Amino acid sequence: MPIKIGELAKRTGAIVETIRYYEKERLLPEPSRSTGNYRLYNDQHMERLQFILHCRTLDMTLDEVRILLKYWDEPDKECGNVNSLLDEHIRTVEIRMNELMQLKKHLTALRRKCISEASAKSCGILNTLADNSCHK
Amino acid sequence: MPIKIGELAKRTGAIVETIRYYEKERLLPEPSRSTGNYRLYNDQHMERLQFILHCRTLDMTLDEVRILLKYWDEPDKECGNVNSLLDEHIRTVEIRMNELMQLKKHLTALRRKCISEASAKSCGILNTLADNSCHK
DNA sequence: TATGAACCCTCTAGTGGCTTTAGGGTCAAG
DNA sequence: CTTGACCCTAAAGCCACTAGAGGGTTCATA
Repeated sequence: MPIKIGELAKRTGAIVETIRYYEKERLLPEPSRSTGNYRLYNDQHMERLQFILHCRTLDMTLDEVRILLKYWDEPDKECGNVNSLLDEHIRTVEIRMNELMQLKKHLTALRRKCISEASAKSCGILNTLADNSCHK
Repeated sequence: MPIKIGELAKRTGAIVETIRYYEKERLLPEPSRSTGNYRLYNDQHMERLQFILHCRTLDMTLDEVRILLKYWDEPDKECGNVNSLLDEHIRTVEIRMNELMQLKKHLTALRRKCISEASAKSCGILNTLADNSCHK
């Protein structure tokens, strides 16, 4: 039972434009068309789209997804590289988390510089931002 | 003592292209020019650039920086909105941190699905990514 | 005086992962 | 026969730069 793009979007939670974009990027194969030139999708398309969306919720890049899809397409290959791709991805998430923790520390320290509403001239926040002594 | 763009870049840690980009975006005022049409910067330019760079290391958007610069330009204004801008920014950093923590949990759970190198067909990682039961 | 290296200029296009917009076509119900 | 919901393509816009093409300036050295 083939479905149109709007129905596929509804079932997967993607938006229509994103689906067309994935097709243009060759992450999804071109589906067949109706007489009125509407895209017609089947279950394989839906499964593949769900795979992609699942990877994206895990913040993988489309290039990473492309690699995983290659394994998906060749089920007899060894999956060792899938492991290492995931390990690397976990590392980048960890790094970004640490960066954000540092960031938050700096921001809250900065926030404490101004406790009352004063004039911009004497605002501890603005003055600290202008201060470059920490870079010297 | 006016300096050229390369020297300004060296002193602030920015790269030349970024400085020209900030000028195009009207974050930095147009500097004067030498006879050979080279940009010539003074201390005010440097201070302002440092302010911007400092904000950027704190992951603020250029629109946020623009708002802060308005206070910088009007030192007699009340700085109450500086506080709330910062509070909001801290909130977005916190939200992103929580997202990443969830993400990491999911990723490490996924990683455990495949302990040995097997074929892609039977790889727990690929099968979990394909599984949409968690979205039903 | 010529030349080369290091710097500077403008303008344009590319990055990622979409989203938005413009300007249409298709199809079923009323 | 018209309305409205859906669909189509192609191109531009988003952010914050970065890179590249194609040239000009400045200064030291041969």
